[in-house]
Parts: sequence; C-alpha cells; structure tokens
Amino acid sequence: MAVVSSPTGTQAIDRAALLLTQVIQGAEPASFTELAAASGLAKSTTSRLLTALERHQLVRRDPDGRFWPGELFVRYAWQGTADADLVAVAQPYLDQLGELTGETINLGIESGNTVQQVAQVDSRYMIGGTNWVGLAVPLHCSASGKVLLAFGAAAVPAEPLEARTERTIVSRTQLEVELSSVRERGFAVTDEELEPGLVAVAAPVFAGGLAAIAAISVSGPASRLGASQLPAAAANCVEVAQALSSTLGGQIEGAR
Amino acid sequence: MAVVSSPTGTQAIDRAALLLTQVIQGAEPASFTELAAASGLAKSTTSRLLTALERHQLVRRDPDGRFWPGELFVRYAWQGTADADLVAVAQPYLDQLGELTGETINLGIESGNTVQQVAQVDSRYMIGGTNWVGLAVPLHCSASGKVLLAFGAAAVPAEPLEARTERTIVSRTQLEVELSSVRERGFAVTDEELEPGLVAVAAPVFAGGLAAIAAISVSGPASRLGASQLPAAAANCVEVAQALSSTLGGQIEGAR
DNA sequence: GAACTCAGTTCCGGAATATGGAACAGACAG
DNA sequence: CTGTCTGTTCCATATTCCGGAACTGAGTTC
Repeated sequence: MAVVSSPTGTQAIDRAALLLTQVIQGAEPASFTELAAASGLAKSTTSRLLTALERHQLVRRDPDGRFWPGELFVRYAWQGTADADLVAVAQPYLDQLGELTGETINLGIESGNTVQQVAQVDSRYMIGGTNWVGLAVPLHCSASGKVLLAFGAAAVPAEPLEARTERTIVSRTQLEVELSSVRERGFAVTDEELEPGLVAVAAPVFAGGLAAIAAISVSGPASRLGASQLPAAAANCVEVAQALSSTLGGQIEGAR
Repeated sequence: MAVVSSPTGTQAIDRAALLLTQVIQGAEPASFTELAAASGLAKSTTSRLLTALERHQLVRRDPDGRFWPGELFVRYAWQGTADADLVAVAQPYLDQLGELTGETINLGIESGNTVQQVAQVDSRYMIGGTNWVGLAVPLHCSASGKVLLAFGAAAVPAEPLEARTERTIVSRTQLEVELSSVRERGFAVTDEELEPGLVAVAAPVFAGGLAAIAAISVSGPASRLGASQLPAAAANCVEVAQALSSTLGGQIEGAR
C-alpha cells in the first residue's frame, strides 16, 4: 500500500491510539467488530493491536467481548491526582481569560458544600483579589458556587444561608429563581453578595457528564466590573469555559 | 539485533505502552531523559514514541519538558464513569470473596456523608441480605462506613450520630477509639449496630493515594457470623481487598 | 446433526515501517 | 567562545508490522 497520510514513522502507534481513543471516549463499550469497522483497519491488525493494548491494561475486555477502559485508566481516575491534572490542563485557558479581562481568574470545584478554589491567575491591577487558592467560599453567594449549584455539581446545603453582606440571597426560593436564571444565561453573577465591593461572574466547565465539574470565575472590584463592563467579562468567561469543556470532552450545553 | 523477548509482533506498541505506563504511574512527572533511561530505549526511538503519544493526547508535556498524563486521562477521570468502571474491575474480586465466604458481599464508596453501595454479590443462603445497591447507609454504624472513616475517605459528620440499634456507637470519642482500632486491625466490624441481627466486616481498598477509595464488606446474620466464623471472614475480606488494591496500584498498608 | 454464518485469532510471505547511530540544533554554564 | 546537556531530525538498513487467507469455535438454521 502506498504511503498516503502521515510521514511520522509511527503508524502502529497512531492506529493503536486511534482504537484506544475510541474505547475511552465512546459512549458505549465497543465490540471488536465495531472498532475494526470504525477505524477501517484489517481484522487481523485490529486483533493484534487490541490484544497488545489489553496486555498493557490500557483496555479491558468483558466476558461479552466488549472493550472498556483498562485498569490503567481506572487506577488513574481513582488515584486522586486528577484534580492537580485538571489544573494543569485548565491553566492555559485561565491565562487566556486573564489576558482578555485583566481581572482575577479562579477555577473552583465543589468540595464539602463549598467552592474550593484550585487555581488562580492574578489581576493585572494593583487593586485585585488576593490569592484564593485553597480558600473555600460558600456556594450560595459566590458566582462559582451559583454555577456549581445551577449545573448539578452541588446541592443547596441544609443549613441556613449565611448573610455575608446585606445583598446576600438568604431565601431558598429566591435562590432557586436565581439558579434558574443562571441556567438560562449560562453564567452566574455575584454582585457584592459575598463581600462588599466584590463583583464576579462565573461559567460552568463540563467534561462529558451532565453535571458541571468546575466553574471558572472572573472577579474584581465593583468599580471595574460595573453594568457596562460586566457583559463583556461574562461573554469571555463563558467562551473560555466552553473551550476548556470541549477539550475535556464535555458537551457545550449553554442552557438547560 | 536478534529477536529476544516477545514474539508478539507489536514491538512499537509494547514500547509505547511501557513509556505511557511510566508516565501515568510515576510518582513524579518524568523528564525525557529519565524515561529513555528507565525504558532502556534509544533516544531517537523514545523521542518518536513520546511525540506520537503526545499527538494523541495520551501524555502532555509541560513547559519544562516533563511528561504528565494526557488530556485523554484527565477527561476520562472527570467524566464520571470511573465509578462504573471501578465496579467492573472489582466484580471478579467480589465474586471470589462471595465464593470464599458464601455471604453477601458489597462494595461501598463515600457519597454525601453516607456509604453508597455500588456493587453486590448475593449470599448463597436463603437468609441473606436483600439488594443494597443504590442504598446509602450511615458511616458510623456500618462496617464499610467505619473503614471509610478510619482510612481517610470520609469525615465524621457534624450531625449527632443516629442510634440505629441499642448497640450503635453514638459517642464521638467512643467512635474515635473504634476507628483507631480499625486502623490497627486493618478491618472494621459492625455487630448489630446498624440493624438487629446483622453482622458485617469490611476492609479498605486503596488506589495509590493515602486515603482509601472504597470498602469491601461481608455481611450476614449474627447466627452465621459469630465469634467463631468472623475472624475467617475478616481475613478473607482483607485479603481480597488487598488484591484489588494492588490491581489499582494502591500501597497495601495494613495499618497506620 | 450437518451445513451455514458470524466473531475473532493465527499464520505467513513480502514490503513498508520502525529502528538507532550519528549529525544536528538549542539552551545554558563557565 | 568552548563544553555540556537535552532533545530532535536524518537516513540506510532490516526488522517489524501488515493484511489476505486459512482456521477455530460458538451459535443458528433447516
């Protein structure tokens, strides 16, 4: 057969990686024949490659002969280092959002009924946020928290909603209204509800599941994130969050 | 060079998988040179293989040139299907434990301050447990829950400890004593603390981190799991949990 | 129960593909 | 500038992988 596509000198690995990706990404565990057909490889080649992948625990074959992600993937997922690696994958996106807005950027995930900040890009202004990494903030009065609540990554805690400022939403019904508007717009805002003078917007990050896995937020002083500048910041935030989502394989579902 | 080791016909893939495993399993992100040395491959070959793996998002290179698990792994870990796959990996071990003991076997993980049962093997007796999958039981009075508490997979909830039976441990200090004895023995017991007549033992499953990720339990009626039979059941349970742990790459740390 | 079908593995000759030594390209140090 | 260290590219060679065909084994059908 003539050389057609890649002059890389790694044909076997390219093909094996193709099969592996199909197994990992595929919605349903795939059968041998499906994989062979989808990849366009000869039966014999497919068999050899899949056997090799199986031998190295990259895929696993169930008794029905369907292929699942192998032990190496399961092991990795449970090792607990996935958080750190999420940060690493997200960092360039956060940096980009920092460039676009100039404000403080945070990546937050749900942890024990709070938002845990796991990565940050600092504002380029003198007046900006301090370092929030490691800080846990309440779900109901932060932009990230509202996003996590609205998109199924967290549940409203049983305890009464603490009034951090006079603007904080403390009524559960009112919070529900707020959350459905967050779902509709695709982003959340906190306008001096967490701390006087602090305004933030946040957008959800998806990774394949139906619930968000994290939130990206842009925060700054009310003086710089007023009614005129906020829409642009929100748009940037949503866009970057969607870009990260698509890298992570999440459907980009703006609303609902 | 003469053919030495494997007559498989997948040399390139074997080598690439070797490198990939080193990157994923390695405690520290590895550099190019370290990988080349550890695998014993020629520089040129290592370079070509790693570039191919990177192209397929199986590894990722940071600005310092160190290699991290690629986007495919991060994506997989966050997709939320890891639970289901843990069950699939664990099933044969649970089956084996079921064979050994004849009793009901469950795999439980922490979820929202309870133990969520995610897989089960049924007792071979008429009098046995019903199906617990999907059922959430309290942490402080189940064997699995005690294991998860003792080995850092869960924290004692803030709420008062519910007295499910008259034997349930409701004192926090008493629970702490119990947990440290669990850590010492390497397994937990619940003796009619959850439900009258129900006895269970459980052992922790590790996956590389310092905290347990799940617990395997053996449960049955007090009549069949009395003082004479319980030690054997506990030993079997611990052994199988350790076998699963080592498949998942967890250090087999009995105590401490 | 023999003939067919379908899923998947093994075989094998041929040639395309991966291999590794050496040359090369940067980056940093002295 | 010279030396060292990391990593990539080049290229001729022959080793390794490819794919068609034969084979195996489990169902199905008649």
